[in-house]
Amino acid sequence: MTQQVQRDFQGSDAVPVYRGVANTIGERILRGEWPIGSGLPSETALAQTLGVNRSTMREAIRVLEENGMLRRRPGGKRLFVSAPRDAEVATRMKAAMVLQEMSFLELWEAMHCIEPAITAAAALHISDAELDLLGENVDRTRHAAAHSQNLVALDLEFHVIIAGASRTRLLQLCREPIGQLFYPSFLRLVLRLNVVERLVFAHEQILDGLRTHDVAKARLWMTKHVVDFRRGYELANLDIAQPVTWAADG
Amino acid sequence: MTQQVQRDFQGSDAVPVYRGVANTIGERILRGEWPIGSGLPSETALAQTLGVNRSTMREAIRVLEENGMLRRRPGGKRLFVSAPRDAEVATRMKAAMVLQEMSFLELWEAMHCIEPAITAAAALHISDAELDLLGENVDRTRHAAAHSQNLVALDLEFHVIIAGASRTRLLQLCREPIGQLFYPSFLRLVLRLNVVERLVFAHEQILDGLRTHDVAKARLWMTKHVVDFRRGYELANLDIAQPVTWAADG
DNA sequence: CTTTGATCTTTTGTCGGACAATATCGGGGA
DNA sequence: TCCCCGATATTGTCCGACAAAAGATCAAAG
Repeated sequence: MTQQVQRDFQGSDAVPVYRGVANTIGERILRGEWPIGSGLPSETALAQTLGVNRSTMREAIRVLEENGMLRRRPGGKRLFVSAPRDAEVATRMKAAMVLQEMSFLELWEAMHCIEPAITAAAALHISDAELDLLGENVDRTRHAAAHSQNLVALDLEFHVIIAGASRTRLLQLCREPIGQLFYPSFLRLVLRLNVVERLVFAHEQILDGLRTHDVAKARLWMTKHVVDFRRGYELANLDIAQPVTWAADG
Repeated sequence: MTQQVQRDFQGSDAVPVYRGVANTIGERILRGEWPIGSGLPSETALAQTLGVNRSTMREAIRVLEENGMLRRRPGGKRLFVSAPRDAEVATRMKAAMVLQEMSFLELWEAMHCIEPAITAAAALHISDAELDLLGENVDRTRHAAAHSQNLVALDLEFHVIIAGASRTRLLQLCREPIGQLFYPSFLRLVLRLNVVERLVFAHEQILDGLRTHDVAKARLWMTKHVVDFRRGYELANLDIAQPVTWAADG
């Protein structure tokens, strides 16, 4: 007895069942009715509960999983309710930026706004452990002059540590995709210009500001650092209006 | 002839085929190999090309569709390559913020950083049409004293117009979800405090700064406005550390 | 010749069932 | 009690089917 119900009367604006199911479950999670961390029933059970086929349910699950609201623990099959992770949201943002062909200038403007604020917050909240990490990072940066690739990676790490120390998850979230997209631009810059000395000096000043919890100093030097970056980009004769490109890795 | 190939040797870290397919297509799009706006072959054709079953292909499509990289034109079935839209990314960010239980304070900190920068940019780039819109908005705000709901909506609109005028798509993108999540908090505030006069006055000053392209003035008053908001929140005896909640609508 | 309308074909959404590989669970042995 | 092993449940993938709607085709009317 195929039940092939006439649930299809989509007057060109009806949502497919799999999407409806995903929305239903999603809103339930957002409203806090399914606590984060709780496990879901099996696909079969879910499908039966909601009166749809397992294939349909699977499509709904894919949607929610991609949203980060459901996930499976590593090496496990069962689904659990979860909060989307920053890395996932950041990846989404990166994709949007690349496909919308945002320019390096637009990224820079955002950085110019966000990075000093993050640094100021970090000056207030940074821990000793994080200061040690930063100190070590600056040391390594000093000696990485030769290897552009390393230099860029170290700079990225420097800023990520500070972002973490700021205790402002939201700004951190906004900053992350931008920082990652900067990577290729920065690499091109480093390959054309010798920027190590200025970069290390700025990092040292920022670090000093953080160590002494001197909000003004930390913010000031971060601002200089960001401005310097843009000037370097222009000096290196790189096009500020060029769209950013996708960096293959994660 | 069931071909039931042994593509399952997932040593607990292998990715499922549907995810692999989604990644493959996704990266191809990000690399610009499938130009935005181009149409995709049918599910059956795609499945055959990639050597997977249609069900598997459909799960991969769901993933990409949810990512905003594929979408169907309204009232059509065919899939087209597309760039993720800001609204979609913002929705994702909102969900993440709610489920990560970010506090009002964290939202406010981000606003305090971003909103003045956006306003400064707007002072440089705002068009006459947008100034007219803003003027009209302020007029309506003046007379909306009675209706809290309207007042909040008008304030939201005011800030959205400015964000659009800033011509900084990225900051705009970061701002959008925060502004939307503010809505319920702001409503609670307005219901307890009479804030209309201060709010209208601040909006007037900001508008004046924008009209005269006075970057400093516009930024200054927006900063005051944001700070004022937080103080009002405290005066109304609302808990700054309370997690934000999901606003049902879009 | 273009437009309109009716038919035919393709494609999507949903359903049902199947099976291999693996995670999960419960029980027996050290 | 704790660990290993076998039974069971669940997921990932495949296959095939069909109704409804979109897209394409083609003939008749203006």
